[in-house]
Amino acid sequence: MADQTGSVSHAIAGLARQYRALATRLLREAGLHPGQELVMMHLWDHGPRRQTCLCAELGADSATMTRTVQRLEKAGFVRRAPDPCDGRATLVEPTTASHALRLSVERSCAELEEAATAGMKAAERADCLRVLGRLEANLATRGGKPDRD
Amino acid sequence: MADQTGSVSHAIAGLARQYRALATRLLREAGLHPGQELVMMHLWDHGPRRQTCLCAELGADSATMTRTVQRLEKAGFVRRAPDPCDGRATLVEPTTASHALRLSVERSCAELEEAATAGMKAAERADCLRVLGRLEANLATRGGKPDRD
DNA sequence: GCGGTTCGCCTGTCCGGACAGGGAGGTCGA
DNA sequence: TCGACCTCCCTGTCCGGACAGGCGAACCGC
Repeated sequence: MADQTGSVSHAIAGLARQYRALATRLLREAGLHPGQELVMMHLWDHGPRRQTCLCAELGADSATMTRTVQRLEKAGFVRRAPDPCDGRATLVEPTTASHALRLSVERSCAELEEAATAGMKAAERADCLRVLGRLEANLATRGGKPDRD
Repeated sequence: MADQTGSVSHAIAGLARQYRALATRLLREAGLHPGQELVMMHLWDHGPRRQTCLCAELGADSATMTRTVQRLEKAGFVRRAPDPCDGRATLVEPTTASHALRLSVERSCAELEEAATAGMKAAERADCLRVLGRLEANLATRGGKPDRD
């Protein structure tokens, strides 16, 4: 309980580490690394996407997305094709082989969710979502537009 | 919008990214990288520590701590000396030069805290701490002991 | 004293995340 | 048409985080 200044920041940092650690462990069984599952889930749900869309919709850095997609491609989970409508863009789509992953990825995600919200009632989970969303929005407001200051 | 399954997990991942992004930006002004400030603050507050203590008290991986301390040492912010009581251990202590950093690091941390909790009343901040702590504890319970009898 | 175990730290490797910079493809206006 | 500008993507570099493996020092039982 060495919580002194910066309690909330401290708590966020700690939570982030615990989350990442467990996510790493659970997703390993599915053959993915944390972050990749978000991409795959998004593609499975919404179909082929440009990298730009993925970045915007998942809130990721474009450089990170490039390499994540490259690794997923090398692993055989996604396919990349040039966008016929825009020579600059790359369309990313899940391979048919990737569908075999879906169940285990979803199970890992469910387990992760379970672990995080263990012993919580519905109202508490809603509370979590509200708090997390609020914090993220606050940080995004401050960090998302460095044009000020 | 794309929140369906794993809402809480998703929210945690998003929050973690926003947090890291802003922390990176704010701490850059102080000359540190996210994670290093936790070490420095801890050392300033509690004095010389073994790496093992730092790992335990900050919840960090020992390999990460090794490299973080090495970088802080190279940057001139900490000094390392062998523990006279235990030849295996390394004592890490803040250098006198590092104290010049303290104010700006604390300011950055305060700004980060401010950004996260902007517009919140005391009760809401307490709410945040409770929720974050609960989530972290849940994840730690599940992930901290992957194989315990 | 000696050997086995534990502890503390280091290194290598892989990943995501962030930033900077660059290059090829579109867009739009002069 | 042509050139300035923007968009989309890639690469390089640095960091923290996680895991596996290794090495030496300390500890413990004998």
